[in-house]
Amino acid sequence: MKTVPVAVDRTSRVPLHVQLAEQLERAIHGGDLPVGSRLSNEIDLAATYGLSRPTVRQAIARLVDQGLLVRKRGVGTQVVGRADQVRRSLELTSLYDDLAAQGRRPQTEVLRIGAAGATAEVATALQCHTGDRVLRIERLRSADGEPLALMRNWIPCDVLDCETEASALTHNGLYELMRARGVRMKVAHQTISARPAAPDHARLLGEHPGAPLLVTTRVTYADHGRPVEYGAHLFRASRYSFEHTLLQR
Amino acid sequence: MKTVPVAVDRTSRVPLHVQLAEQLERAIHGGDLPVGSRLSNEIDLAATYGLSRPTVRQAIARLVDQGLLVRKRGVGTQVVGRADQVRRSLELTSLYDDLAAQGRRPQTEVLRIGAAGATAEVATALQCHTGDRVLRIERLRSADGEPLALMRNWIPCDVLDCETEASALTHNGLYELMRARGVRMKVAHQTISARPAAPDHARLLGEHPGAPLLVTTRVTYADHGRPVEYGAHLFRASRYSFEHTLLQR
DNA sequence: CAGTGGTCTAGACCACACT
DNA sequence: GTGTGGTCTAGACCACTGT
Repeated sequence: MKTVPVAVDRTSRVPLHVQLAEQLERAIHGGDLPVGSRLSNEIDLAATYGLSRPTVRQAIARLVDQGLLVRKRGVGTQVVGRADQVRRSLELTSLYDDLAAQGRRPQTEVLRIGAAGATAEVATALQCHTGDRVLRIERLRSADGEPLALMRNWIPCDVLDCETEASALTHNGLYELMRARGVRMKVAHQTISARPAAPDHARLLGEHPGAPLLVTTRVTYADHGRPVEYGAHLFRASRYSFEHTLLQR
Repeated sequence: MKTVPVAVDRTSRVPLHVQLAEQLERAIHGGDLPVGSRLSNEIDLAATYGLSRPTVRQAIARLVDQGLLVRKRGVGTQVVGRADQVRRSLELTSLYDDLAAQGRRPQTEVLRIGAAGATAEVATALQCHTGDRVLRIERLRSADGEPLALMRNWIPCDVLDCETEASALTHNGLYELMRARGVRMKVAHQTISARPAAPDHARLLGEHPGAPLLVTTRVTYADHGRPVEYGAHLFRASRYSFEHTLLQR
């Protein structure tokens, strides 16, 4: 039955429920709330922290969604996850940022960049017509000096300028660039599959032809509901995997 | 600016926000709320449906989480997804149920079932000691008469009886069986990777040796926070892929 | 400016779990 | 029974968007 010290700042622009969730998460990661320990009930927490019960509930719900806590009616709230067990690989973040956050020294080589006609596959994803001009980007992403992924993206020309310089993409992620240009991405639909490496892909990635590659295809939508990016990425399965948390609904 | 007819049943045991979310989802799937259309604002919806604004917000938040809606402060709520684009493959559901729901005629052959000593890998996942007795299950799952996945599960003997009859697993999913035995699974940590098929796996799955397989490893925790299942499944990449929705947080 | 979603509050009642 | 989380309400104020 634990009540961790938490100090919320009501003058901050960060919502109270986010502040509380972050501090509880830090307590879990730091060991102040070890795995298996139980939180106080919502009423007590609200009183202790000087917050309303709905606000406390919202913070806790956030941590439940992350798989850090489990709740049981009539019983209580218990810690089930730890910092090192929870990864966020399946959020709408860029691979570049993910790698940088892990201290993996990401590098990017821009293989191709420029206007191209949309193939049928690209046109379907971007809800435009076959042959429409789109910006095509092909990059080789390495980490710690070893090739990791071949990343191919297509972007409508009115979303990102077709004359975007390759240099901007060498030292930053595509998502960061798009955000900087005012594109607000909200939601994406992604598939994960696997296929054997074609000879040219194998050569670029330093694998044998036929070696298994993890393949993701992703369509990202902006807040207008418009598709703003189609990506088809090939990962060396020997060096990369996805981790995520599943919840019982 | 749409307001779809919705009828909530206040005598039902299903929460009002769930009822509303389900009916809105059906409206989206059915085309009454086409992609790109905008919902009325929360206040109007609450008044129309005779619900409070927080309840309406909760229902909408559910659909936003599913990637069906996008919200923008100062603007409104818009439909971005459709029935056929949204899959739920990455929830804590059983493969058997997923296939059955798609009308894919799942079949299961139990290859092995019985007590075994935990390997180091299994012991780590289940937080027990190497050599501890666990229930080991190996099944071949087919759909439409073609092999699809080789499923290997390990379960602590006190969670599921080591004498569980194989017949129960032939016609139902493992999760259904565990739930029927009173195990309440809450959260799972999963990794998705790929590897070439070993000769014996290739033979069982009807693939060539070296063909790419999608590999998932999953540890499922019960509501006590205790690990109750470790699964390592091999999918034919030529016949299976994962789909899911990513959200900007 | 007007309209929207985002946040927060202070209550209330209910369903469920354990003793 | 007692305590827990789950649900629901009616209001309030704020921050952001687009005109």
